[in-house]
Amino acid sequence: MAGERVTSNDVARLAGVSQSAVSRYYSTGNLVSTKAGEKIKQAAEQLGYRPNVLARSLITGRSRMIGLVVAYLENYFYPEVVERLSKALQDQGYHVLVFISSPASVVENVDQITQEILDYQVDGIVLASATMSSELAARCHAHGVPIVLFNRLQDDPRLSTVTSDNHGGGRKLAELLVSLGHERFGYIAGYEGASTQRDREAGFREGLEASGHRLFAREVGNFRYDEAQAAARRMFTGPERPDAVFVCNDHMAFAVMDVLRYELGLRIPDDVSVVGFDDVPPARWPAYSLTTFRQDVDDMVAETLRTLMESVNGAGGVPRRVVLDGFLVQRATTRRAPTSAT
Amino acid sequence: MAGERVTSNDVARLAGVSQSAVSRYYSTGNLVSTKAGEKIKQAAEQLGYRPNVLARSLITGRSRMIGLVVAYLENYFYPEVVERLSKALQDQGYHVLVFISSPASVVENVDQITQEILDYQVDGIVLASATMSSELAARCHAHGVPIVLFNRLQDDPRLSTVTSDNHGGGRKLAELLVSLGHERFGYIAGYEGASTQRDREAGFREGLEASGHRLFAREVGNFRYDEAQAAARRMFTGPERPDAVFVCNDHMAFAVMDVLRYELGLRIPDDVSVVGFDDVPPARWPAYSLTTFRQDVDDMVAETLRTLMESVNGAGGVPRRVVLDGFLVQRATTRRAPTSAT
DNA sequence: TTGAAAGCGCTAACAC
DNA sequence: GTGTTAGCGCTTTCAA
Repeated sequence: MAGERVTSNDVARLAGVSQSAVSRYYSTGNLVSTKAGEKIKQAAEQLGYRPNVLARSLITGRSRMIGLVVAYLENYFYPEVVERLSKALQDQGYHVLVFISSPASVVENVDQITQEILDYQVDGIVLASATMSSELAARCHAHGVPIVLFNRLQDDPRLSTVTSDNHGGGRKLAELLVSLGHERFGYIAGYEGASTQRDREAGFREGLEASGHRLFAREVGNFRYDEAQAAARRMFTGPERPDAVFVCNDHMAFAVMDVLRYELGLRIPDDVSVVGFDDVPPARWPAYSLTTFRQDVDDMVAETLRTLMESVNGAGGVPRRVVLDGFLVQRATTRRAPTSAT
Repeated sequence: MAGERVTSNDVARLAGVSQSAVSRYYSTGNLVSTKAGEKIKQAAEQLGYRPNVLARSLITGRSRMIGLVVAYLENYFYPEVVERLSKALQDQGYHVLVFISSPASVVENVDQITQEILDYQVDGIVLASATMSSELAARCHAHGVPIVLFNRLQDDPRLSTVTSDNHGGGRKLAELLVSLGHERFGYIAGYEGASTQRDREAGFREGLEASGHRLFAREVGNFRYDEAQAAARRMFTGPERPDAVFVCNDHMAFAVMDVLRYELGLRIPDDVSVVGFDDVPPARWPAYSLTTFRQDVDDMVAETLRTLMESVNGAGGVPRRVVLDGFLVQRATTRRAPTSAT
């Protein structure tokens, strides 16, 4: 039961070298003669020795672990993030310690979880769809642990952020719907506390207003499938309904489409156009074939990684605020542009 | 930059007690007088002290980390697993270190990753949808690190497994389709190396044969959306096509449904009945409303946790092999039972 | 109850 | 190049 721990000492003894030679062999690799290296390698293999990274990190001060706080994997944007980020970090010799925060994204909860993460001496923290208190940001900063907010914006200057152009995306979606000749625009909001929600809505409204239009109806779906269904029911029941709706993310857009089609018998896009945001895999599936604004997970992950590594390795420490471009993906939930016949 | 590490020594000094008193206060909690405890608490708060769990684990031999190897989060069964398992472990004071293995699930790859996990001195390993070599299983066993295979079966007696009744599920689905009056049965297989694939297919065939039927067509989708689409095209193009198809998991079933409906213009269930396996969230969405066999993630996670904790705490060490019941969920992709008129 | 001391497995000066 | 030595921050005997 109590595993037979093989230490560098055991290897040293068997190889007939000092313990520090073994350590050197594994850490720096080259500070040891070819001959000694051979003996160490053989001895280690024979004993099944592998360095204890926890002991190593105690002295180096780096654990090669990155804490990832993620709120809800129900939205299929985030599983992709977890997968890509983990894989990318893995390739660099880092690993992800996962923390699930309560979906409500309460700051206190995130703070408590972040404390726990800090206890593990992680080299960095990625907060996906969550924000933290300023005190905690300060503390992390003091500990020299860089934080990256993924897909969230926050004003604290100590926090790095990686987002896509939510405002611009919202605006482009408005322009698309306007260009298609729509008149009555609905908006189904996400969780009101989220910067993505605010920015997408602001961009959308701005796009409408730029051409003299305005929002006709608004409901809140809180980024949840069920609540988005309820929001759609409220919005589309009654005498006058929107002829186009922007749903704050794809996940909710699927719920809205399902209600429109299967409960209310409306045709998409003939009766209503629907647009979403994210471009998660099901958006491409023919059942939905959703027109949406694409956030590129790979790009976002790459920038997150770069931010992290800059702080971890380099003298870095200067927070970065990256805003990535996205682009419109037109599929089948918006009608084709009307031929410019009068 | 170089974070100001606050140690138990600092706290001890400020509180006017010995370092070991501080340690006792945080580890056992009660081996310290109320008075000393107060002083320690205050000093720690003032300095922002928190114990370094890595240093602790160096001496206790327990890291309170569990390694999780997961192959593909593309199938929405697994994000749920990650979420529930992480949360459940979190509640017990454990945390999940994630490792993404290549989707091919190659044993060598899993072995290498597992080695890396071992380097982190994890207290246990969960392999979700992956298997490992016997040598590695032996090594983990020798190290006293329990392994739980999640949703996979393997013969090695040192490995614990948590699965649902794949064979029984396949059989029940066959019985359902037979009872509905179907005649020509198609099967779209997952990755042939997976025990879930083998067991579900075996159960399905057995169920068919029990009533004198047999498989009419078979294609392989490898658990991937794209490949399942291609498999469906092959299976349903041509003069004679199945009138019912069992797709080895829901994720692929969505792909099959999309092809049937939107490429081939077939009606479900009027022209073809479709059944899946897992009951992932989109199976409930009206766009699919898929008849499927439910694997309860919560139950599976609970059993995984129990297995892990038994080995970690108790004298345990005896591998468990848990097979959970699932149940049929009839939705709209199978036709209603025919009225028993002749 | 409490403190002194040893040591978990490793890295990093420092002399040789 | 190589070994000796001193810790990293903590838990855990052991005496007091």
